[in-house]
Amino acid sequence: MAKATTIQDIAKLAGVSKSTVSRVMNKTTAVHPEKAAAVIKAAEQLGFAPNQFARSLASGRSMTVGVITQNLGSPFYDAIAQGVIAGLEGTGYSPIFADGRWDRVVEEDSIRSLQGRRADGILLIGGQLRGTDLKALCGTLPRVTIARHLPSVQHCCIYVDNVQGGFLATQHLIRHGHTKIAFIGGLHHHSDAKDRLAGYRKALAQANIRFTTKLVLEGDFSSASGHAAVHTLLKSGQEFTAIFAANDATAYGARLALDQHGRRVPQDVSLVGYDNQAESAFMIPPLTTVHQPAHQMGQAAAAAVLEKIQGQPIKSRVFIPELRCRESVATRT
Amino acid sequence: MAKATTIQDIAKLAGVSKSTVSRVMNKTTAVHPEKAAAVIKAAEQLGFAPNQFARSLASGRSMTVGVITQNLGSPFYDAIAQGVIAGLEGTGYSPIFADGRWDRVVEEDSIRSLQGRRADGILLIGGQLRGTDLKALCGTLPRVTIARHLPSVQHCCIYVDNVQGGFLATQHLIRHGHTKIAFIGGLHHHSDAKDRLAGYRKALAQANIRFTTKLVLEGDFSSASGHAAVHTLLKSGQEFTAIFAANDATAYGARLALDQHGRRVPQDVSLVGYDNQAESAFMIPPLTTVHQPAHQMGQAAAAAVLEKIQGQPIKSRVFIPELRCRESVATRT
DNA sequence: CCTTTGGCTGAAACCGGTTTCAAAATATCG
DNA sequence: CGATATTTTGAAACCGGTTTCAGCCAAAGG
Repeated sequence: MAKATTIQDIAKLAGVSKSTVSRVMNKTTAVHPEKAAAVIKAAEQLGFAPNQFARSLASGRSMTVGVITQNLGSPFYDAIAQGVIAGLEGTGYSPIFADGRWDRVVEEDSIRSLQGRRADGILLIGGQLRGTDLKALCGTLPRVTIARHLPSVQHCCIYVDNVQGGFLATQHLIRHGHTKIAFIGGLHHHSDAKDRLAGYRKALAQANIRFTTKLVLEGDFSSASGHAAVHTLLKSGQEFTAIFAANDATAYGARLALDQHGRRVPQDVSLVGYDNQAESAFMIPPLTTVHQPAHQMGQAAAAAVLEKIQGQPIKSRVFIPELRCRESVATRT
Repeated sequence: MAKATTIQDIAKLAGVSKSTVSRVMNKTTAVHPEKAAAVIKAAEQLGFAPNQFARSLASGRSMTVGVITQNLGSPFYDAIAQGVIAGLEGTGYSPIFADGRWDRVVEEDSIRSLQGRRADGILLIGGQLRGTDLKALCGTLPRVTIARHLPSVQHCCIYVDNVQGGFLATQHLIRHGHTKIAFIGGLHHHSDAKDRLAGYRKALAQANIRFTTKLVLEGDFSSASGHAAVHTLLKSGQEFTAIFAANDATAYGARLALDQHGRRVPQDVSLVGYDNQAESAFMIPPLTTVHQPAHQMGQAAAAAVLEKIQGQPIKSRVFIPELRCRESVATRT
């Protein structure tokens, strides 16, 4: 680069000291209008863009919030990230992303790297680290966790009630006369999957339907795992008239496997997903699923961390999932 | 924040000067092993994370590359971003994202903001700005454009041959006996869509099939637009036995509309998409589509911009799309 | 044994801003 | 009109690193 123009260059051109230039740029103190005009003119003339590093170094604030993602690929997490971006828009703060890859060690590195970049706050989308680790790592650095609930009181979490989501989906099927409902879960150490299963069991219990592990299949949130799970289920000979999949991707795989075995949806088997992914409305048939306000959560989290940076106390917030009824569920006759 | 530990604290604890600490951290000069060990121990003890701002300010390099995205939501662009992240992994450089939102003004702001953050290089995923604007804006700052081809020779572009992709898809349908092939395009000012249409026309011409605008429908890359386009097409009474959609999302919408009108895929209508989105393999039937090596492109671009930062000359690179044959295309009898 | 060479090391300058402080300029007031 | 209060302003310190430069010291050479 040729050589960026500095505050000093402007000072010289405008015939003032660099202190004055700084004051004009930040409007921290009134300066003589005439001089201010000269400074602004000089700045425009030279195409001045302040060096953020120098600025942050001197002021101690970076005007950035670190966002730790796990896998941008997932529609749900991606929507949250979009919400965060939207929530930061126009606040003067910029997001800076770091990938945690669902790995405790990588996540720790990412946080450290964000600290090196002197982020003013941290937003964790999902993640592996325990609350105490986080506390030790971040100290008093404002932080907010999204899409994950940590029991610690001091820790602010913006999350969805997955038990309720699982309950809603299962109850919907039960209300349509289904009693033999299979559940294709996610990774069993993943709390979202566990909570959705808990909701499933709760709905069953409430309707006095006996729970059996034979109808619970292991998955990993991928379409392939949904596909495989249905194969396994059909091979097992276990009867079922409906499937609740832990996410939409799993439901897609399940749907295909059902089709390949000649089971029609929803006439033979009803299907409910989770996430309300964009594609779900265009499945055949359009998929009934549980909607999570991912975008709003991201926005809320951005607002929360900003408040915390300003020293205001903030509290955790639970979002309630909603059922989106489409055509993949039929009444059992 | 309590007060971050600095290089000075370490120097005091280890009983050396801060110059020496800096040398140990960066391995720029050999230091006495004993002292080096003391420094390292002190650093660990204090949980030292170097202040990136001070470091960048002093060295003039920020060790970041700015990535301008347009909409992370899209699977294609998202895969590219993932590739960029992967390509930067372990190089010491971190990506810093800024959203251009397919808006010329926002994009310009984003570039300016990245310059303020003193990015060492810039990666543009898609975008609106013309080559000359970019040149004026970035000056000699190393930059690479991804998924977009700018005619300027000096500008390095990593892109896919969309004409070839459109050609492949259409040729595939022609080889299966189809002659009445509809094309559902994207936004008509979007070059990707235009190129795919050009490929479609090229394949038609090569097979001596007359091109008619009656079989070309306007879309916007969304499922809803694909859905609407098929409605329009069916209402128009125009005969067709196959559809080539400008992307997979559009194909999903088209597929649903066909189903709702009782047209079976592929028995009545064959369908080809574009992007090879993850969900496509699990559609009913699994969608034949054009695969773009998005991840590799991202990685290649990251490598390219790094080389350019190191002062090496780099050149543009075209990637070739590949057809992924699945079950949505049938032979016309 | 004295000089030369070369390896380590610390002091100090520097990167480009912000912020404190005191001086200068201007305004207010009795 | 002189004294005091108030507003502007520039000099200089500072943020936390990197890098230059000169000096110290030990090993090598004459």
